Amino acid sequence: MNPLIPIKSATLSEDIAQQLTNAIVQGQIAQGSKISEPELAKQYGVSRGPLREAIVKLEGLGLVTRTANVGARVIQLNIQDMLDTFTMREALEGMAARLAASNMTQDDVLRLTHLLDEHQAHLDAHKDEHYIQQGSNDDFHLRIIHASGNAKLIRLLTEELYAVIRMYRRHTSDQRSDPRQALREHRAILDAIANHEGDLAELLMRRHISRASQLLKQAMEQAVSLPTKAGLPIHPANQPKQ
Amino acid sequence: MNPLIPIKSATLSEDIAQQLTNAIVQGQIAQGSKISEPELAKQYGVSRGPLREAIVKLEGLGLVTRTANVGARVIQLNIQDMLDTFTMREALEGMAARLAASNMTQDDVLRLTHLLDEHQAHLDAHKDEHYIQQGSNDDFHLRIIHASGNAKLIRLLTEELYAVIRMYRRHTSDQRSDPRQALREHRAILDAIANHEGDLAELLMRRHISRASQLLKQAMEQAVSLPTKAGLPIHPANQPKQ
DNA sequence: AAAGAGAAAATTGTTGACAATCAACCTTGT
DNA sequence: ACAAGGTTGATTGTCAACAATTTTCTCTTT
Repeated sequence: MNPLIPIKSATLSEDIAQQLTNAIVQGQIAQGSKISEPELAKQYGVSRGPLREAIVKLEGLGLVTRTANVGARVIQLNIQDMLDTFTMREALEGMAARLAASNMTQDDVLRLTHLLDEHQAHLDAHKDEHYIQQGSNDDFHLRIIHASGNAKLIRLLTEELYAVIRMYRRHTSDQRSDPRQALREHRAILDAIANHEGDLAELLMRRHISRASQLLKQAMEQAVSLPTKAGLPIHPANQPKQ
Repeated sequence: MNPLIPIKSATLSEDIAQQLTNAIVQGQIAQGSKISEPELAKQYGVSRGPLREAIVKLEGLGLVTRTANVGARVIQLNIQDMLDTFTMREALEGMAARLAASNMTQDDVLRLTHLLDEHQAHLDAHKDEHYIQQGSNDDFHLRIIHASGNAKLIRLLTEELYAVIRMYRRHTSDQRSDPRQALREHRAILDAIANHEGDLAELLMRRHISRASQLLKQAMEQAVSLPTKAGLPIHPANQPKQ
C-alpha cells in the first residue's frame, strides 16, 4: 500500500520510522493493532533489520508499546493518557512562553503578529473549515516553542511529543473547537510576550492548552459513547487484545 | 571489562542498553568518545544486532548522538545543555509538585516526612559525606514525581530524563552543594503539599531546582578552567572530534 | 615538503538464515 | 462437554555474512 514512496533520507531505518510515524498518526495503521514485522517488512520492501530499528524509535516516541517475544502494538488512545499528555504540555509550553517573553525581539513579535493577522483573514474568508485552521494553530505554538531558545525543550516538544499530540487531535474530530476563541487567546499570549511579561505569558499559555484539553476530553467522551467512528477501521486480525 | 555481568532481563538488547546507560552515566565510557559497534559487541559478547538496538534506545534517551554512516558518540556535557535540561526539569517537576499537592493523602505526607527525618538524622551523623546525600536527594524528588499520579510525566522524568540529569550531577563533583539547605527546601515543599497549596508547591520546587542548577553551573565553570579532571579519562583514540 | 588524488582498510547499514519463544490448535482424559 | 496438556505453526530475538560508505593511509604532483 505504501511501498517506498517519496522521501529518501540517508538510511532506510530513518525512512521507515518516518513513514510508520505518519501512518500511525494518520490512522492508516489502526490504534491498538499489532505490528507484524514480516508483514510490514514485505510491505515496505525492506528486511526486518531496519524495520526493527524503526520500531524501537517509535517506542521511544511513545507511539507503540513493545513486549519481549510478543511484539509491538500501536498505542490505544484514551482519555486519561490524553489528559496526562496535555498536562505535560501545559508545563512545557507554559515554560516556552515564559522564555519567549524574555527572548523575542520586537521584530520577532511583529512577524508573529502578521501570522496571526493571516489566520484572522483566513478565518474570515473560510467561515467553517476548522481543519485547515489546525495547521496554523500548530504554527503559532511551534513558533513560540522555537522562540524559547531552549534546544532541549524544542526537541522534546517538536520531535518527541508532537506525534502523539497530533494523533489525539486527528482522531478526535474536535468540531466543537472554536478557532476564533483560540485566535483571541493566541493574541493575548503574544501581547504578554511582547510586553516581556513572562509570568502572564506562561499563565495564559497554560490556560489556553488546558482549555483545548477539556474540549478534547468532551469530544472523546462523546466518541466512545458512539459506534465505532468511520476513519478508525479495526481489522479483525489486528484487534486490540482483551 | 564488563563482559555480561549480572542482571539478565528478557532480551539481550535490553541488557545491553541498561549496561551501556550505566557505563556512560558513571563515566566508564568517556563523554564525547566514539561508540565502536564491533568493539563493544566483542566486549559484551553479543552480535551487532542487539547492540545497535541498544544504541538506538540510548539515542532516544539523549545519551548518545548518531550520524548516518559515521556512528554514535557519547554526548559532551556542557553548561548550556545543562541549563536547558534543568529548565525543562523546573517546568516538569514544578508541575509534579503541583499535582502532588492535589493527590497526596495525609498518610503519604507522613511517610515522606519520615523520609526527610531520616535524611536529617543521616546528615547529623555523617557531617561531611555529601555524595551519600545524593541518593536520598533523588529519593525525595522521585517520590514527589510518583505522587503526581501522571503516568506520562513519571515516565518522562524517571525513565527518559534522569539518566542525563544523573550524568550531570555525577561528573561535576558539586562539593559546593549544601545538603542542609536542600533539606530545608524539601521540607518547605512538603509543607506546601501537605496544605494542598499547589501554587506554592510548584513555586518552591522550581526555586529549589533553579538553585541546584545555578550551583551546578558554577561547578562546571570552575571545572573547565581546571586541567582535565581525574575520573574523566580521554583515550587518544576516543577523543572528541574537532 | 606540502597538498591533493587515489587506493586500502575499517566501520556502518542491510540482508537472509537460524534459534528461541509464544500463540493457537488439536488431542486426550475425566 | 469441558478442561488440561502437548504439538504445530508462526513470530520474535539473535547471529554472521554481504554491501555501501567513510576514514585512513599512501603515492603522486607541484
